[in-house]
Amino acid sequence: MGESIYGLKRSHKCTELCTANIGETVTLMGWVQKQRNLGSLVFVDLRDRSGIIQLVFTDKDGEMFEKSKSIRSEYVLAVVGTVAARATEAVNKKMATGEIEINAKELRILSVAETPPIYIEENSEVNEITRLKYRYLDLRRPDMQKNFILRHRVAKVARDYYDDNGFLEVETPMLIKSTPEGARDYLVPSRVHPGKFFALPQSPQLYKQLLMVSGFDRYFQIAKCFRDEDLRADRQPEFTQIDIEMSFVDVEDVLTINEGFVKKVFKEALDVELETPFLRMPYAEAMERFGSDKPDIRFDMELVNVSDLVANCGFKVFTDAIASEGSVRAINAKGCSKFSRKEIDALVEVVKTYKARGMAWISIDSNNDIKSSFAKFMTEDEMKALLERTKAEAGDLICFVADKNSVVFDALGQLRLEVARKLNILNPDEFKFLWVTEFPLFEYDEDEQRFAAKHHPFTSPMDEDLEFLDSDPGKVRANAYDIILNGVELGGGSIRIHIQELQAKMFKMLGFTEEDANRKFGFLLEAFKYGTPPHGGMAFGLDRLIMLMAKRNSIREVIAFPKVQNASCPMSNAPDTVDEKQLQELHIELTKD
RNA sequence: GGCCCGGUAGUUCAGUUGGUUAGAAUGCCAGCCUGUCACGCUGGAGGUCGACGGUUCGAGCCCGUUCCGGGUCGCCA
Repeated sequence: MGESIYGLKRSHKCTELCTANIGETVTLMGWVQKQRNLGSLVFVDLRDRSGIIQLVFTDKDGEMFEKSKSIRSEYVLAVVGTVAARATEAVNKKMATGEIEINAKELRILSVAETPPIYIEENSEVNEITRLKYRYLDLRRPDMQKNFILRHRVAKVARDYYDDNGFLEVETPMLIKSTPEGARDYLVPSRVHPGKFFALPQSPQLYKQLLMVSGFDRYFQIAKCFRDEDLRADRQPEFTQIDIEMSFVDVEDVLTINEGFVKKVFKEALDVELETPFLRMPYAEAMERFGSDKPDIRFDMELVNVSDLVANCGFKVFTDAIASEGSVRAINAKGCSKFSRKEIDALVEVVKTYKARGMAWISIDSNNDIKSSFAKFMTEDEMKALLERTKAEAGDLICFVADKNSVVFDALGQLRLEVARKLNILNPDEFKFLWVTEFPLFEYDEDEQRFAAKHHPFTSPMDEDLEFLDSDPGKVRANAYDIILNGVELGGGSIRIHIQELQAKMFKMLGFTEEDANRKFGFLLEAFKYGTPPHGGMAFGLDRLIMLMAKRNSIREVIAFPKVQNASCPMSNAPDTVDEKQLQELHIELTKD
């Protein structure tokens, strides 16, 4: 049975006390980290959000001493006691409160606890499923609390920063109209409209554009978003965006104001000084140099185009790729000639994952002996030219992929990251930001045999490329941008179309009939008729931002109650079946499998 | 949906070619202990080896199916 808190008021948090408080009577409340019973002396480490302090009970304490012997880990205590200095030899330098302790005068056991299924300690290495099943205990761990304190700081700085810059936080609805473009929607049935459904928002996109039409000028929101797609380490079905929209701006305005936020939040939450402006890199350059639209620029190992050197060589894999408008490109894996055959095979598997049919390689060992998977097809001059172009030196491994460009970029871009991981050269303390700009407006959908919006259908084309809209849509660049940190897409956005005629043309190009467009986005198109400011914005993935700031490998570490890979919650067992009565009210009948 | 990895005590793990009663550490319980702070010492309890089926004289180990988790490809405008 737990005791009452009646008549007691907590006076301090555990680590608010120091030698300056010696002699004071204080009241502390918290959890038992550890009890150590030395016979006629009992020590208890009391923990709260702030940290740990030591309580002392002795056999002179009579009944209270007997009670202190029954204390177990994770019991919840209230203690009234005197702050005392520890003897010099008893000082614990590892503890913030190691110079003092509390001589207890009153002890109340507010709540007993069963032995917890996981250790409540920093860096405990418990299976993630067990942690998630007992997430409330996992969240007691100091390192988890640190993550959420950080998360709170970041959200706080965001609100302050955008407020300082004239942004208004406006809440947009969670129950909205389904727009089956892009990700799958989570649907919510309507009781009062049989057969009709709401969707949970994938983002506040349309609403924030409407707010610009309303004249709010600058909007932001820390917004929950939902996407019914498969999970990853950095993807959850529900996640949080810092969502921003601005009127009367161009691309540079949006980048400048938002990198200002990033600079401020790193300074205030991590005391890391970032240099702004961040590097801007057009999409085409990012692909050409790094094989990725979210390059990790903490290291080099850039892609090298060698197509011209091998256009007429005897290696059919190379010449065929070039003949079918592809290319042959390479990366120089510095110092990797020491890789075993097995390790090289593993690299081949990496490129195969990304649709490359294989990987050709040349290795130059420390004695300058050259081994290669394809030398027999090449002339001596051609080999020499390849080594020269890739700046190959003793100890290097040169990896080649030949295919259509999209495959070459993807495969080598990923290979580059894999080599960096193997070489362990990715420093988590280094924060390299980058804006990737000038994304293509469209991407060709092979399955549907038509162009699709790469970002979304409201993204504006760059003025310089308007002339290609009809003649060569694939060539049109968008006023769209992503912000990248260490190879992770942290966010992105665009300048939107505010001209009705252009929007109509976009829909037409994307294969929407006027009827389609009106059915799906009619309310936005209607709104645009009544005076629309030029506007644009972006959204940050808050979870990913915190993940990188906290140097974690998964956003689950910075989300209080995340879902597991099959999009369920092991703690609450959601989603779950519901009563027949609920289904009836919602006019839903389940099919039998 | 595909591929890869994993599942043994509360927890983290080991477990040889398939061979007696499945081990260690830690945690837990009990006893002893006045300066511990990873307290110490002594003793003890604790297992559906994810589940089902198969091979075998014999399965934690081999095979098949399946469940669960992680990573990833597809997917994520």
